[in-house]
Amino acid sequence: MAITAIKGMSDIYSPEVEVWQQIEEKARQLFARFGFRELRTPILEKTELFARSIGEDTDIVQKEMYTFPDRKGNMLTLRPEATASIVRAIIQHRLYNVPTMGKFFAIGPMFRYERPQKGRYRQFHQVDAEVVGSKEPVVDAEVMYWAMLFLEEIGIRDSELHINSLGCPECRSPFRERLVKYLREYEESFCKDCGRRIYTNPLRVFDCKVEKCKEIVKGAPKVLDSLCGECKKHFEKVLFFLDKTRCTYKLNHHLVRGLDYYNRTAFEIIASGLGAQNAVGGGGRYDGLFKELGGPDIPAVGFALGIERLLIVLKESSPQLKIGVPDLYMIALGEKAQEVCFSIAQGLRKKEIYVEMGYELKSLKSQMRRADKFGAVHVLIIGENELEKGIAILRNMVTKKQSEIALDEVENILVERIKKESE
RNA sequence: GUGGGUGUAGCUCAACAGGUUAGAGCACUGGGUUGUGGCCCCAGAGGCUGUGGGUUCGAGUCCCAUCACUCACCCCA
Repeated sequence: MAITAIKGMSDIYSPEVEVWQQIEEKARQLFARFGFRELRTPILEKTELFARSIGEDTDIVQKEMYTFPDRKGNMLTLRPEATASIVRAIIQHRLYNVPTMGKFFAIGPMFRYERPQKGRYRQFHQVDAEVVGSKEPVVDAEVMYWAMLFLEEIGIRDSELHINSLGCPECRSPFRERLVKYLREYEESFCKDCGRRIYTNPLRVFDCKVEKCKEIVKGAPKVLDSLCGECKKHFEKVLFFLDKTRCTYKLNHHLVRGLDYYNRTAFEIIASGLGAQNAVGGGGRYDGLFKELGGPDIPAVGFALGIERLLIVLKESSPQLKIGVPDLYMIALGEKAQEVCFSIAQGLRKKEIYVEMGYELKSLKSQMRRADKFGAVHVLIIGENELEKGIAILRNMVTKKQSEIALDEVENILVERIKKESE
C-alpha cells in the first residue's frame, strides 16, 4: 500500500491551488488598505499557551489538540487557532509599544484532531486578523467590515453577519446564574446533550438543534437584556458604526463562541452550502487575554475565516477560472531543431514570456495536439526545412494563419508581439 | 470518541436473483498517406473489483474482520 497523506489533511494542487493563491492575494491587498501588518508565528507552541488562552475546559483543549513531547520531553502543540500565538508574539516582542502597529494578520494552517467531515479537516487554513490596543467599538465594526468586504471581493454575496454581545465578566456571571436557574426548571425536558450543557456550558444550550430545546430556550433570559451599562453602550455603538458601513447583519442572541477568552462583541459569518458547518468565519473581542497570558492589560478584537470553507461556498457560484495558458508553444522536429528551440525558449522566458515546449521528439501531429490542449494561441514550429532556410513558422491557432520569421529575429519579434497583445 | 453511507480503469459510473476472457463514457497513446491542433472515425494501453479471511463447484456480487473515503453527532474555521 502506497503511503497516503494523513487523515483530514489534504494536498492542494492545480487548478484548486490557483484559487487559494487568489484568495490569499486578495486578503493581503485588503489588509494593506486597512493598515494590517503580517505577523508570522511558528505553527508549534508550548502546550501551555493554548491551554491558558483557549480555556482548559474547552473541547479544543480537552480533546482536539495535536499535542506531543519533543525529544527533551517538553509538551508541544500544533496551533489549533491563531490568536493565542499572535498575542504571545506581541507580548514577547513588546509590539504593543510600537505606535504604527496594532493591526496584525496571519494566513496559515491550523490543526485540530477531530473526525473530518464536510468543511472540517484536521489541517485547515485560516485568514486571521487581530487589532490590539483599543477598546473602542469603532474597531469592532471596522474589523467586521473588513471581513464582509473581503467576502464580497472574492465573490461571496449571500453571507450573513450574525452578531451578539457576551458581556464582560461582571455582567456575565449574574446572567449565567439566572440562565442556569431557568434551564434547571426544564432539566427533564432537554435532550441528553443539553442536560449536560446546563452544567458544563449553559450558553451552548442556545444553539442546540433539537426542536424541544429550541422551544424552551425561547423563553430563556437573553444576554443582551442582562448587559451592564458599559457593555450595553459598547454594543450599541458597535451597531451604530456597523450601520455606517452599510453591512447588513442580524442580532443573534443565541450566538455563543467556543473559546473562553471572548467578551463583549461576538460575531459569526454564516453562508450556505457548507453542510453542517455553516460558519465561514467568526471572531470577537478578547479584552482579558493579554493579561491572562502575562502581558499588559490590553484590549483586542479579532476574527478568523476558514479558507476551505470559503472555497466550498465559492465552488457553488464561481465559474472555473482559466489558468496557465502559455504565451507561446514551441514545437521542434528533430534533434537539431530541438537544440535551437531550447535556447530560444530560455531566452524568451528570461524576457518574461511564458513558453511551453514539447520535450519529446514526437510527430508534428502529436505535438500540435498537445499545443492545443494547453490552449496556446501562438505556436512556433521549427523543423529541418526551417533550419535550412534559417526561419521558423509562427502559427496562430485561432486564425490559422502562419508566417515565417527569420530565426535570428525570433526572440525580438515574439517579445514585441506578445507583449503588445497582452496590453 | 459515537453512528450511517460508500469502496470496480486516472475520473464518473455499469455488471439481472452469485456463473465464462469485469464493461462504457471522459481522459491518455498511436493512426486516418510523407511535416499541422480542435470535430469525426479506427486501434491501443490501462483493473490481483481497498485489504485479509470465510461460505460455495464457482464471489465484483453473500458473511466476518480490517483499512480508507464520506456524511452526521459532539464541537468548531
